[in-house]
Amino acid sequence: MSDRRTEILRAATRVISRRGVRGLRVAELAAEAGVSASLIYYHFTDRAGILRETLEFIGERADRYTAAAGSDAAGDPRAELAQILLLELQDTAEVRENSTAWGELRASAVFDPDLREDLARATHTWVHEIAYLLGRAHPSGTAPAHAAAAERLTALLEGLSVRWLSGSLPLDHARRLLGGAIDAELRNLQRVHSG
Amino acid sequence: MSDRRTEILRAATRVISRRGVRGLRVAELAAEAGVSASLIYYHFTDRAGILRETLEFIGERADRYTAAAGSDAAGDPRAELAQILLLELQDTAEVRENSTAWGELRASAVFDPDLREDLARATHTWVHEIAYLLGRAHPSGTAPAHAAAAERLTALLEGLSVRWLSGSLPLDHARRLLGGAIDAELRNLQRVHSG
DNA sequence: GTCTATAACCTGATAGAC
DNA sequence: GTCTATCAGGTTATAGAC
Repeated sequence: MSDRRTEILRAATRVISRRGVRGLRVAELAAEAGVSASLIYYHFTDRAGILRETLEFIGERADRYTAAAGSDAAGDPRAELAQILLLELQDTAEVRENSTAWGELRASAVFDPDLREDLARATHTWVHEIAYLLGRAHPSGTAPAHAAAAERLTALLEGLSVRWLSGSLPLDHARRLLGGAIDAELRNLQRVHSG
Repeated sequence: MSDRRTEILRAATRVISRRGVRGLRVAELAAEAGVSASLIYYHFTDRAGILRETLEFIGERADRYTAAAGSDAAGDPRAELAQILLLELQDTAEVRENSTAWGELRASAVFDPDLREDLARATHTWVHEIAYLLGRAHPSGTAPAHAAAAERLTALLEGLSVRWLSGSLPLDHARRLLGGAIDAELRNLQRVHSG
């Protein structure tokens, strides 16, 4: 599917990563996609439609590369976990675009209750995946312990990601901090089990 | 200092906590403050000036209540640490306003390089304070270990805070997760020291 | 210092031709 | 499906009276 519609969605992802969800202007998106503004309204009805479909598009793309990364290290749950989490802290156009858009979606939801339900569901899915991997890495731990560790790791990742993107934290430093947290959570699950 | 100018800054804090930095409209701020729009321009020159001074105002207010909280538990570094960090996860108007505005400042800086320098400096100061308290709680640890723990705890706090404000995480749950992370970081400093 | 009125601009959205 | 106008409404910022 590489039609005009998809081109516009790709362009919207780039514009959002540059200007933010709230900084997206239909005219700028039109210029970025090389089409007229009214064509965008033809395909997406209104600004909210552009945003809704673009965020969906970004979500699908993120799922794809998360799945791809997982399969790289299949069989070693600890490596798989580290790989999937550290994947979000990389200076490539695709990761930057996705992380930026995700952060914007989160930040926008603080002021826009309409976005909260989708966001909470996506967050829950994401936490659940990580909890599952923690469970495979430490099958003896309890499910609540896995869930808490997954919530801490993903929340930390979001915090580090926005610090990186906002210029408060160099990328390699953020990666080291996240790596340290993964090790600490795994040690912690070990400790709870043996204690 | 409780003059018109300060009243406007207080009103701006409320509007930002309701609409976001990028959702602030001068007309709405004027209504909130009970003054005319042009009076705002008289005092703050332009929209950027309003934002700049308001964010400064919020920073000072946060410093004040952080300092106040620290003195409550003075003498017990561990309790002081927990108190200061958990202070940011409370459902009071003031904390909500500050957390919301801080999150917005962070989110805006992703797209506005002008904000980055101030933000990085404020972040550094904040991390440094927490590292200092960790050092007092575990004087035997190394400075880099304290710094890393402080960076993880403050980044986690920011991540949990925005999840709370965006409706993905109940407040009491966020508090428990942060409390668990504080304990884990302190245990970790212990482990590094004895290992 | 503070107001009312308004200029100047920007942005989302639509009409209508092709 | 795609374009070129263009409108309607909202927003920043200024002029000028008091």
